[in-house]
Amino acid sequence: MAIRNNTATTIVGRTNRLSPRTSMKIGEVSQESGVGVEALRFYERSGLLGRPARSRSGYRLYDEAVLERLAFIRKAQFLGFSLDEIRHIISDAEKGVSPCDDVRAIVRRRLAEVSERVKEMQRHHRELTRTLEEWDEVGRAPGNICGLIEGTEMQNPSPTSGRVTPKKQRKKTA
Amino acid sequence: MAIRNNTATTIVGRTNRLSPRTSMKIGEVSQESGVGVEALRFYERSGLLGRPARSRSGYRLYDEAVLERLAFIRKAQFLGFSLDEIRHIISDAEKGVSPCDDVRAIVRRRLAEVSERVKEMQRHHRELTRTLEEWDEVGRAPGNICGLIEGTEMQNPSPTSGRVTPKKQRKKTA
DNA sequence: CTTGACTCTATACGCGACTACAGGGTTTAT
DNA sequence: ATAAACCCTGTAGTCGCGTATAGAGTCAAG
Repeated sequence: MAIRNNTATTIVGRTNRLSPRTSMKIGEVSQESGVGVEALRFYERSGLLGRPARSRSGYRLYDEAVLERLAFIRKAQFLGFSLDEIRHIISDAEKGVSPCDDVRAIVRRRLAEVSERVKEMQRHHRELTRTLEEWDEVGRAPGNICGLIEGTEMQNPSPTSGRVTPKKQRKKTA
Repeated sequence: MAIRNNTATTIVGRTNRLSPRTSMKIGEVSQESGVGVEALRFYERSGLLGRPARSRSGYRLYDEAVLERLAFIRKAQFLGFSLDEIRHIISDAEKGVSPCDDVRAIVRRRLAEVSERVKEMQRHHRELTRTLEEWDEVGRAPGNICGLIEGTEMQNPSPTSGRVTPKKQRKKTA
């Protein structure tokens, strides 16, 4: 829905095609969507995009619809859907099945996950804050590695569940 | 599994301090610490544990200190430290360097990360809740994949910013 | 003595969402 | 005409934190 504008919109890309953009190459799609070229091919392999037309030399030729599809994918990702779930939704939609029931179920599940995760995070945050404060006053005891960590009490000593922090961000690549 | 008799003094013990258990085998350590056998060997490989004594037949023989070390590791993990950071801290401590400054810096960094992440999560949660609600009243529109997702507005359309789990920053084609 | 639980090493796999490379072909700009 | 910039396929690697398997040796009990 939304934008069903088919005409030759002036797109800011560096190339000015005369004809309406029925055939963007992968690099243009990447630039306009913000999704990397490799990621686009990866999405295609993963069944998120479907196979685009090809030029006689084999280049992928996308039409504008792909941008909406990519916007959909990005939004769904933003909302916490995995690519797998997104693929499911899209595939249902293409089979004519309303994805909404599926999606609703998925959203509910995700909702519960998120709120639990937020709780953990907040606990985590409190724990860290307390640790820092105590630290500033206590310093370290002689016999141990780091008194405050060692003195920290855990509500949940399960070794797997305590890991809250998601993947670490690389510090490079500003 | 489970109840194993240790030389003279121990039933699966919690209070077996008759003689200091200078030789726990890996399974016992696993049981008492809650850390899996494979994980213990993995920690050793990763430099978190140091090499324990060995029996003539090559079995690892741990003394009680390892339990404290493992408790330290688990707590630090619980607090959001990566194994890498924990290794650093321990290594500093063993070199005689006070790890506390390092740790403090790490904790502060982590603190900021966590609170930002919590904010994202809450935003995310709100977004999802709103989506579900609208869904229940609106239903689906005919032409699209899933109207509500497509209608979702993203505050920050950057592909990296909305993610639940952070990922590496993608470099744009310059 | 045999069984079965335990341990050893080394290697491979799993997750999620890409990213990087190798080794080509094609298009575009000078 | 030539080089730069793009595109192709296919495979492998990354990140963190382990888990799983294979194939072998060891230990305590029945």
